[in-house]
This record gives sequence, structure tokens and C-alpha cells, in this order.
Amino acid sequence: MSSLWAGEMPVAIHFNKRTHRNDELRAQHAGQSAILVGWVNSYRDHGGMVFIDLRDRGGITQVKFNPETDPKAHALARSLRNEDCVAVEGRVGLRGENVNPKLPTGEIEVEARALDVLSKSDATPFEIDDFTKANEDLRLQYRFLDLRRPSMQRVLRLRHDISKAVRDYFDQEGFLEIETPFLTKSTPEGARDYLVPSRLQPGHFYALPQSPQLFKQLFMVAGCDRYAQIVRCFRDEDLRADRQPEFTQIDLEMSFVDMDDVMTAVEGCVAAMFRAGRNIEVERPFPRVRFAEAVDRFGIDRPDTRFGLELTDVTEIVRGTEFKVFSGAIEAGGVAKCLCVKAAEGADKLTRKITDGLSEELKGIGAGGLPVTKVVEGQDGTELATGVAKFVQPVRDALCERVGAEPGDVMFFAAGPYNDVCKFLHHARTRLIEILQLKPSKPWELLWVVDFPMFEWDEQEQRYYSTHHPFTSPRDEDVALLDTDPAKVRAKAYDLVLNGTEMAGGSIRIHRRDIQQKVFKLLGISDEEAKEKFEFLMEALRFGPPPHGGIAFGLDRWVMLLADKESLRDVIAYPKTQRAVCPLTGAPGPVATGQLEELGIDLRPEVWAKLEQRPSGPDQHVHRKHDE
RNA sequence: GGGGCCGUAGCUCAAUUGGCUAGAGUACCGGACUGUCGAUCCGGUGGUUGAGGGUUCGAAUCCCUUCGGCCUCGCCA
Repeated sequence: MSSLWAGEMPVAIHFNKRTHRNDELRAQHAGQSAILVGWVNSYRDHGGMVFIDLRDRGGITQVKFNPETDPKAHALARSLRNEDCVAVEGRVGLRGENVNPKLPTGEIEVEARALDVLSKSDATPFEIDDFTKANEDLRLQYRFLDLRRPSMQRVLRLRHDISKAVRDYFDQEGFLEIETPFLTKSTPEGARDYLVPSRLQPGHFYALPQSPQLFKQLFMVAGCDRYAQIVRCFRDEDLRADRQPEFTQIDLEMSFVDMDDVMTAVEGCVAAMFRAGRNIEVERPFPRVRFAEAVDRFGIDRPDTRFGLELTDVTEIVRGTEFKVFSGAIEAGGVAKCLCVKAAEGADKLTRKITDGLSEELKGIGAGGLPVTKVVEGQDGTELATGVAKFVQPVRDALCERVGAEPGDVMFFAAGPYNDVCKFLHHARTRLIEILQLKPSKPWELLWVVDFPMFEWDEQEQRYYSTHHPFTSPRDEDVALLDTDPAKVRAKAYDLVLNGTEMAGGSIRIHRRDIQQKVFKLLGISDEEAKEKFEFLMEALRFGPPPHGGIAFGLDRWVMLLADKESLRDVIAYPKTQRAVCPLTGAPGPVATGQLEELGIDLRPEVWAKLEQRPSGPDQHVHRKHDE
């Protein structure tokens, strides 16, 4: 290579015989000889002495080139640039007074006797370190460089450690890891499917699995007893920071169990993940909260209970007030709830600007606004000031007593249908926690939400939907209600919530065919439809299915939280952008028309038109009408 | 599909009310320097201000269209 020292043959170092990784050498190794490989993280050329920081996936070791002792290696070292891939042979030396306390290997350096440039690097599009920031789009386009950064390497390692802990745990607990197909059948309910056209049967499509739900239930019918898999799932819906079109689930199913058995198994798995990821021992069992209570107190079925700001029902107190927003909503069958910010929580920071801003935000999600009032110390005791004060003044004492409000506090209200009120105040609560920068009572809070209703009534479509999914079992004591009052039936379902984020959801499944049929009927799924869509499950239920249940949790989200990252993209090696594009590969891309023909697929005229409009870049293959 | 933020040198950013040759740090190139460690010092290259159109004597700045990225609602376990 021309970049090698002119006239010299490259020094042949047996790079495949490296002796250490770059985070391993310590003072105790002083005097030993070592072969290291890696990338040039930085170089410092003093004219005389040359230093390079050599990086591999584990860490950094300083290498010293001395012109007096090793002129050849030194001369070559002067040509090194960032991200060159090199091998170094030398002696481990103590740094004496020049110890670098920032590096674990800072007590030593490798005094190079020989240097081999394995390959040169062009100037990188961004610098490979944790100091400089680069546009995320660029990072994803050059993900192989982005992943060289120590912080990304740490994430990959963390993810590996967590996955391994999960596998070890399930192995130990007697679970079998069995793979399920990716080319499978489209399921009717749930998210939009990713479809894969069939060549052998034109006009037919496989769907990529949204989850292995049915397959794992069949494993139970098959007598596998305990199944667990770390498996990729696919959902063709719009992306978010915490949502990718393909994501990884920890999926499990168990036979001859009830809710407690599954929950205990999951708690063990979560404990193993925390141990592996953060070296934290979590307290078990996790507390449980009933769905109805969670929604009542926090407005949401996945509450973050580490903060105060609980909701209080004030329907009866404000029922008769002059304020139409309250009285009208209540007369129409709605409720009124109050969220009280205590003085100690920083209620005085809630300026008019902030409360107005919150009100606007709430209008954005369908609220009429966010009525507010302040509790103040007046001449004759506690009084209300500003906002809706004059309307609620007549019920002031009852209101303050009910809510526990004291001078200095600020009260927010919402009135209307129960679900709306909860939704609005949950939003307000979440934002207030951010705005007031409230400190959580503890860093991690794991809790179970249980006793979900089986069904939710859809007012618009006048039909029931499954809260969980159609195979979820009702609680034994509620089975009779299926015939009389379906809305009251509680499900054997459980969600695991971490710091206000749903991290896992599962249920005990229906293992009796008659109950499954009854549930389908309630959901408006006809016998023919059930047979068509879930034929194999319905068939399986004929042949002695065991009582069973399971759960699935999103591995990506767990890694994200344990890695203190705010985006799933930071914990997935090759993630997609918001438009579900992979900047690295350019996927999705067009294909040759021949491929489409084989599949019996033709693009619609308007799709063609759009494709032809698009400026085709140098590396972009547009569908060609004539095959190449 | 709706709302919001953003796009200027390889990278991260600046550019006052629409006004002088669009600047800085870093990277890169050249030079100096024997203990640095996000090395330092001196010098240099580098710009279709995402793209297209418009308003104007004059546009990075204002308007329209479009492409791309992020956040979010809808959607989604």
C-alpha cells in the first residue's frame, strides 16, 4: 500500500495472535510483551514521541512510538490517522508520573516495537467518539461507524448481557426455546400486517407475525409445557421514539398455570434482567394495582405512582355549581375530577403562561380546556383565587376538604365522560411532573396492573372489543356474567408497568371451546369467521388443551430503559427512521418488474406516476417497465 | 392523514431589521514540537445556505411548492 513507509516492507505482525484486548492491560502486566489490534481512536504526534489511543470494542490502550528505540515503527506511526485499522507489537510499560486516571488502562502503555497498518481509513463523515454529536440520520447511514463509538458498544454489550440473562433464566426454569415461523398467516385483529407475496400461489400473501401468539398456544396443546423465545415481531403502523416496525419480544407461555404462576415467572425474569443490566436487586413480588383503581387515581392503566398528583373525584361536590362546564357534564352522566398540585411540589411556579399552555395542549387532545384555581389565605380563612374561583367559591370548603387542598396549592379540573376526564388529567399530570421537575420517589418502580375488564364497548360501532385479545380468559367467578353483563366481566390479564410505561402484557387463555365460542359471539365474530380466521386454534381446542397462559414483553424497551436511552433507535443495531426507512441499506426499495411479474403483481397507475415523479438518485433503482 | 420543530463547510453550530467577500470550533491537508492523553502552536483547502420557483436594487433570512429528519395526535399491545 502506498501509505506504508516508502521503501519498507510492512512489518508482519500476527494480528490473529493478539494477546490482549484494549481494556485488559494493567500495571501487573508491566514487562510482558503484547500484540494489540484495533482502530486509531486518536493520535498525538510530538515530532519526537508519537502516541496513539488504540480502540477496540472493549476499550482503549495508549501506544507509544519512540523514535530513538524504534525508528521504523515511529516513522510509520507518524502517518497514522483516525480510524486506521492497525496491529501493534510491543512491551507493556508503566507510565510512571504520566498515569491517565480517565482510562482503566491508564497506568500502562504499550511501547511499540512494530506497527502494521492493516487498512487505512478515509476521513470519516463524523468523528468516532462520545463527545461530538452527529445528525442521527447520518449516524444511521454510516451505522457501522456509529457502532464503533464506545457508548454504542456499551449498548450492544448491555443488550447481549440482558438477552443472555433471559435465556439462562428460562433454561433454568425449564422453558424450551422453540422457533416459530415468520412467513405465516394474516391475523384479523390488531395492527396492520407486513405482507409477503407468494410466488407459488399468486394472489396469496404471507403475513409477518405481529407476535407468535397462536403458535405458542398450540405449543401448549402440543404438550411443550413451557415455552419461551426471544423473537422478532412486525407491525406496520406509524413509528414513534419507542416504536419500531420490527421489534423483539420476549415471548413465553406456560401450561397448568394460573395468573400468579406466570407473574412469578416473569418477576424472576425481570429480576435477572435488572441484575444483568444494572446490577440491581429488585424487590419481589411486585405490587399489584387493580385496573379500576389505577385509572381512578392516575387516569391511566399504566400509572407512574412514584409521583403524587393523584386525581380526586369531586363530582358530587361540584354537581350543583353554576359552572356549566361542570354541572352540564355531570347532568349528562359524566364526572368531575380534580388534580391538586401542592405548594411543596412547586405550585407557585405555575404561572398563567404555563397553565394557559397546558390548557391549549389539552384542547389538542379533545378537552375543552383545563379549568384551574389557586388556593390562597384570605381574611376569613382559605379562599380561592383566579381562574374558575368564582364558580366553585360556594363549595369551597367541601372541595378543599375532599381534595385536601391548602393555601398555596393549585387545583386543576376536568369534567365530562369518565374516560375523557381520566385521559385529560393523566395528560395534565404527566406534563406537570415534567414542568415542575418533580423527583420520583425511587428510580425504578415495577408494578402489576390486574383485573382488566374483558371487553370495551365501542360507542361508535356499537360493539364490544377485547381489551386484551379474544383468547383471554375471564376470571372464574365472572364466567356467568358473560351471559348477563359482559361489561362487568374481568379478565385474567396482567400488565407489567415500569415507571409509567407498559413493559409486558399477558393473560391466561381460554382453554375451553364453549367459552371461546361465547367470547367470539360477544365480539361479533361469527362461527364461520372464527372458523376461517382461527381455524387451527379452534381445532386445537377440541383435543384436550391444557389450562395455559403467558405473556410477552418488549426486549427493546427494557434495554432502552436499562441503558438510559430515550429512543429505541439507540438500542437497535440497524433501526428504521420514522418513515420506516433503513438509511443504511435504503430499504425499502423498488424491484425489477420481472420480480413483480413472477408474483403476479402490478402497480397501480397512480403508484407508477409517483415513482416517475421521484428524482432518481445515482444509486436508486427505479422499477423498470422493461426488465434488465 | 393532522399539528409542531428542524435542514448553512465532512461534522456541530453562528450570521443583529432583508444589506459589505456567509463566519467559528472541530475534522482534513502542510509545517513546528520528546510525555501527550478531547495534545498544543502556525498556516491552508473546504459553501449550489436541502431542492425548485417567487417577491426585492439586494434573500441563508420573507412567500409558495417540494424532498428529508425528529417530536406528537390519530393509529399501534
